[in-house]
Amino acid sequence: MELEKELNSQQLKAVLNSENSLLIFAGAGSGKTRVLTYKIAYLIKERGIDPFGILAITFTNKAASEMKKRVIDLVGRVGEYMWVSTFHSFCARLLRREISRFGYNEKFIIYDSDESLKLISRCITDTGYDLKMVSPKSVQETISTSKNKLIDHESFIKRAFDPFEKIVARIFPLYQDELHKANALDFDDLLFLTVRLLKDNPDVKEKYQNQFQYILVDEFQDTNLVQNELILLLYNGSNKIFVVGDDDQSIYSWRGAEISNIINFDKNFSNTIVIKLEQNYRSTKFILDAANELIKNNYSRSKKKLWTQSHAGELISKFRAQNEQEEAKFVAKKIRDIIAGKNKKSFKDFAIFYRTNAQSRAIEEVFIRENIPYRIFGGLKFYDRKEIKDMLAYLKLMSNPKDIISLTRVVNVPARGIGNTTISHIEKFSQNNGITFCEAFYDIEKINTVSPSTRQKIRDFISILDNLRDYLDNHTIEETIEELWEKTSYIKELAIENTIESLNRIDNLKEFLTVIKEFEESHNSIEENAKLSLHDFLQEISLVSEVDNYDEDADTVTLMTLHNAKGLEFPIVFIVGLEEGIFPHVRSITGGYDDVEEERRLCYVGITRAKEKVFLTSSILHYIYGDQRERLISRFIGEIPDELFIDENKATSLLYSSEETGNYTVNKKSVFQFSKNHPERYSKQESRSVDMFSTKSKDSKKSDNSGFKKEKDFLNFKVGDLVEHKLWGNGEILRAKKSVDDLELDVVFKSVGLKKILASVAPIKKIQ
DNA sequence: AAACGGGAAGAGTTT
DNA sequence: CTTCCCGTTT
Repeated sequence: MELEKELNSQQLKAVLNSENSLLIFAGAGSGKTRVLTYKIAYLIKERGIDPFGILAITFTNKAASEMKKRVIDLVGRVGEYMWVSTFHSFCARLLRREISRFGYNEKFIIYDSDESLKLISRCITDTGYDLKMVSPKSVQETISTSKNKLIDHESFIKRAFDPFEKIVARIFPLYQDELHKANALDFDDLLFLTVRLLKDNPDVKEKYQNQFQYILVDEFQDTNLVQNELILLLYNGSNKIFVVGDDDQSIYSWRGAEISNIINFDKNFSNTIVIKLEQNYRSTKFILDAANELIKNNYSRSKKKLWTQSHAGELISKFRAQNEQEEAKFVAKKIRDIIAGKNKKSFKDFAIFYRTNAQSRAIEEVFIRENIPYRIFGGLKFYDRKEIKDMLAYLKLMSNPKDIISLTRVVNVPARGIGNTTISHIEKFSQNNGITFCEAFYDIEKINTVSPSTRQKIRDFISILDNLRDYLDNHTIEETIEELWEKTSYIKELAIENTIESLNRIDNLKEFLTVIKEFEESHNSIEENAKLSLHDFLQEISLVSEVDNYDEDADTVTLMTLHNAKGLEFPIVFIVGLEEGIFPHVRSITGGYDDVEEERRLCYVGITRAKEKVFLTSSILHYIYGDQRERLISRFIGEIPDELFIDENKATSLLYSSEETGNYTVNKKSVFQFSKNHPERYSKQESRSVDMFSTKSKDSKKSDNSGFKKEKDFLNFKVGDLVEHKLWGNGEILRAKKSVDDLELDVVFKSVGLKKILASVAPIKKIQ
């Protein structure tokens, strides 16, 4: 290990310093993974730290296993004893050992958001509310936020003030109770209970404080209150803390991430120093310039500037399409062109990022038609598919018979004559007798409101489960699944259905089997603790994210949301849908200023993923709820100086002139032409508040003699007019809205993009 | 009990 | 345009 050769001076400092609590400000692409890896290797090899005493928290499981692998490459197999995982996996692992203190069984299962939502819905109904009046989603959100602030249901009740909170105050305790009865935890409980465990049990706390001599946390800017609390509990002042973060890449405030965790770092830990990594090794200069220029527009951020020694590289590109299809086609065409070029690029060098999962569809459709191989991350995840969830429900039920959500999910899947009537009879019986639904279900003989024939069906179902449980004792999970298919006729029913959809489901199930097989194999070989139990398998499945399954060897284009893109890098990056209302998202625009700043950081994250080339695309028309609406170009495009852009609308010679778009040709005037053909589209705009902005001063009211607007003729501006602005040059009016005695205009300028201005004060004139 | 159809609501990002 | 829920029919 030749640290001096491998690291720059700041990186080296971060690796070698073992005296202080360290806060590393690591800009995008500044080699923080490298620093983390070398740091750990250095600790083990040079400082003689026991790997078992090292805790490293990463943002994804994939990052965790990668880091582990790299460390093992450097230090050998002793590295396997490190604790490297996400917060959630760490907590699950800890609770596995200690949860009995809370009256849970160590075989607890983890409910994903869907399952938790179902349980919440049950609780709402049980409390006597109507699901239409009390939205399960809002309740779930409120409970989740509460747990993430370390407020349990008892404290919540005390501080519930508004009517909605009062309602949640009734549901929250019930929900916790139901979770407990089902021996289940939701995602937030994992963190919440771990914190409580350490708080309430000094002996446990001390045990882990002593074990973890070094605590390293990656992506610290995205930690929330509970997570910070957890770290603080593990810290006793004599062990060491090392965190890495970048405030410009903080994109999870909606999930409770607290930037104050960074700000208060020096108060929370002793003897702190800050090290900044500002040299970027990933991107070419133009890309970095664009990212820097963009992020400069954020008010709240610490001062820093990424720099690079890299060559200028290629300018970034922008393209404004007519609609989503054309936008997707542009992406496809560019990919094809670049691959055909001499830079020897293949599909896996490309990534396409978007703001919302739904946006992947347009791209997908075009890629299928044009035969471009791709993989989508997020959206409808593999494990979210009905058939897979059914399998997991069966498995969960085998592992934990108290799992009411899984039981109700599969009790009649495939249909076996145990329908809603029966379920509500059991429900009623359990309520009347003060027992849980599951208890009533397994004791079906006592419920004589259920007909004998139905009771027989339930007995059959229960014995299927029992038999599968026995079967698992001397078979692998894979074999047990096959047995499950056999005994429930699950596959058979799908085959009989014989639709494209059902056959597709069979394929997915076979893939599921492969996943399980690989899982079992890999775990048996790597980990010594021999036989992987079903329970371990389920825990891991609950906590994997889609990105964890990313396989960099497959030669396909990658499609994912910008949030998922964090921590990854690609030679060529497309960000699509750069439109006001999409990115930045409407909900951020109508929210506070902070929200738009977070969107901007998200865009920054996207751009800085690219090593060689960035494309920012948008389209004029966009479908929402099956309704086509026009969209203004995103402000983020306007915030990046024009000198850094290649305008593909000009540069590309008419890619898409023909079929769908009629006479439409792509050139620099595309925006203008469109609105002239469809002026009526702009008239149905509702009133929107005008984000005031500051050209109104000086020379506005007094007309100077340059011809820029005077007196009352400003009322003559209308949608579609081409105008010249004193500072920004030519633009086109996209919207005009009368206010009391003025005209609010949305104008797209060639130089700066979209601006909102008041006709009476802005220095603009009409161009003939 | 299951299948079908009409109507309403809905998609912001995730462990 | 989708998905989900509910009421109706078989």
